[in-house]
Amino acid sequence: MREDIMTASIRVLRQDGALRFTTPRVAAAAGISVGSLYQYFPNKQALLFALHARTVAAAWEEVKRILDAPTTTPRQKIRRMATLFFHAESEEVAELGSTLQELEAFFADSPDHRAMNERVLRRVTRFVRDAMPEGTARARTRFGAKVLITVLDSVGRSVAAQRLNRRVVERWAITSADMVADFLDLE
Amino acid sequence: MREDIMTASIRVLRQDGALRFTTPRVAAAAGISVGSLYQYFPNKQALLFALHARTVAAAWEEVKRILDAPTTTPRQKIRRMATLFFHAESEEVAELGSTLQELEAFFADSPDHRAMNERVLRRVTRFVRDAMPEGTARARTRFGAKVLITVLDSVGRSVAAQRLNRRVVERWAITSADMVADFLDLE
Amino acid sequence: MREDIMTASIRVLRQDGALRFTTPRVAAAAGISVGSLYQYFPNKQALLFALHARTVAAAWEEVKRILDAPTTTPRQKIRRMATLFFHAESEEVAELGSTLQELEAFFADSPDHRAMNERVLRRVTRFVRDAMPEGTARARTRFGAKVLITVLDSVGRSVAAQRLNRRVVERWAITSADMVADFLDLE
Amino acid sequence: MREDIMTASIRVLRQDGALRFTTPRVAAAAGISVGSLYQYFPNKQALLFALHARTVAAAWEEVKRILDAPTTTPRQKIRRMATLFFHAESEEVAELGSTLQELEAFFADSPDHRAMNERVLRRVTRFVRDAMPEGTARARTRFGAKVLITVLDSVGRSVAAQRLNRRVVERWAITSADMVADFLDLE
DNA sequence: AATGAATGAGATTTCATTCAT
DNA sequence: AATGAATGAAATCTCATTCAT
Repeated sequence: MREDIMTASIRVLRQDGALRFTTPRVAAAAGISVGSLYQYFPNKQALLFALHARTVAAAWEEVKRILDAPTTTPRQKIRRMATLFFHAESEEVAELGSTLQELEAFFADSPDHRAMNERVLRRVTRFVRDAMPEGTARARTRFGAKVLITVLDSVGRSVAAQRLNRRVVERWAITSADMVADFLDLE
Repeated sequence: MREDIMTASIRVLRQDGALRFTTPRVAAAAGISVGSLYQYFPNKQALLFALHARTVAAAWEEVKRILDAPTTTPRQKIRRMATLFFHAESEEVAELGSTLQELEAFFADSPDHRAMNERVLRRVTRFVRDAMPEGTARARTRFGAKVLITVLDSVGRSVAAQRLNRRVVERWAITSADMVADFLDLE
Repeated sequence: MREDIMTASIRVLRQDGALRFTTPRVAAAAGISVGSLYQYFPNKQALLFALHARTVAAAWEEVKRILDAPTTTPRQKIRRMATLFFHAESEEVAELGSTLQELEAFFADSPDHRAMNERVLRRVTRFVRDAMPEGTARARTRFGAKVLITVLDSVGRSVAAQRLNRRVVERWAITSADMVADFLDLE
Repeated sequence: MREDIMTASIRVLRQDGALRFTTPRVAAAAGISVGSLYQYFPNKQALLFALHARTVAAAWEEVKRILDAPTTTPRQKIRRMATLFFHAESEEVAELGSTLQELEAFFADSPDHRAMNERVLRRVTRFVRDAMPEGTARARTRFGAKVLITVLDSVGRSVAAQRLNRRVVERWAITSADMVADFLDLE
């Protein structure tokens, strides 16, 4: 049921926009009453929080899967992540758009959120360290990982917001991936 | 007077946040009555629209100035644009935050907005064409210009949202600029 | 089971306050489901009604016990009643506070409530008649009994609301008792 | 206008009871919209607070006038205060009833409220000191003043709640006044 | 042109009560 | 009998917008 509500939430965000993301609308979209919604989420913020957490967790699983794949080259992995982000963004996060982004300031303080971010950053840093030529400075790797994440995430969001068609989105994904891969000196 | 109201608007956004960006508050900040505000802007959306347009126009002026400078290298110019975007974002646009961003979907349809975007894109495309090695394909230049703009804009916004200190923001700006410059094969 | 629910109700009132005296809360406190609660009390008002009745009945038992005691003087009895009221109020009724008091207007109409009140009044009137000097007018005794009850009850409530410590409450009780005893010309 | 709203509030409390003292109801009673109500009082609590303050302030003025009167005896003054309280209570405060009483816990913390209470207590203590036989202990006078205030206030409220007719209320007032006057050893 | 009180739809949230299981 | 998810009316509060002055 929480699942149902979250799905309905995404639908509302997508169709009505963040400004009209209201509890009655979500309830209606989920086919339940407002009262019921409040039996599954204590307040609107909690719903947004859960939405955000779910999105981030799902992305994290995918990223792990991609980075752990044994046979692909680093550049391949970045491309796959880019594809994931650029399309995922267009589907889920983008809709949350400003609403979520507005709340990300809040989220930033939550220990769960910080922990997840740090986990992601560490995993990506390890990936970058392993992929970069030997002898690259430690600090550079961590910053490089941040750049990788930030570019894929923020450019992905921006491209998603334009609602381009799949092929064009794919071109953006590959281009961005390669740009970052070059920046990191990966072959 | 429109100018006064817009300045007051920025002040309200910066101090009170997007959620408290209400017409009474803006009117108070501008030292006028709500009624008067509505004599200069037919509704809230129009005010936001104007705010957005002004911000974009101001950035456009700066970008022109940078691109028209005769003595600097292309890479220098990109760095300057990056610096402009990353800091401007932290100061102006960031405050507008979700409110403006949310509305960008709306704006996208406006002829004025499309025209301005096209103007920017053309100017940047010319810059890229002139800076890239001879013989680069036409389509590549236009897409390259889009990448340039999108990366600086979206990564800039993302970095701005984190409210890092000036030095760190500057590092991000230069790093991003160089990454794009490399991507565009500029020396 | 009705007993269990009422006990739980008092617990909720005491711990959560009158404003959070909600049926789900009471059910939870009683370790049952809301549905079950509604099998023992047709609605919330009935529960409050029962609560009130029980409190009054309990007080009535105590009052009877005190008044029926053979060896104590009238003044002693009034002091004991005062002590009973002032402390009982601080413990039970005070928590019920506004909720119950608000409903007393409702209750006032109920035959049960009227009957109980009349019963109390008659018993106290008899006590006053027996204690006062011979020859006091009939009407005066009945009014005197009302004064006795009203002062102990209302001043008791008022003192209870201030949540003073035991010793101070006791001082108020004895003072009030003596004031009324003097008023009634009891030695 | 604030005045209008407060008058309407009293009307609502009297007619509909504290439980139905809602902002839409008050607004309707005042012949305005909810929005307007909120332009004069930032929230419901503020309205209740103002109501309470007004009532207390008015009572205070009357009490001062009574106590400052040069020619009447102390007992006369207490009778007048009683009359004031018992009738005032039936008209204003009683209606506020539990709603206000519920909030008095809140109010108790407000400096204004504490100050007013202390002011009243001091003035009444002075009155008691002047009226009591020479040589009465200091502490006794202050406590006596508290008893005087508490009895008139709480018994007044209780009597008011019963909506008796004027003559009966007057009898209660005089009886209570005399009881307290005797208690204080005033002739 | 300027004012700002008035409006009222609509948002968030709570909770007494019902009813299918 | 017991359950507890579902309901939806109703409460508090906000704010874009209007309009008489």
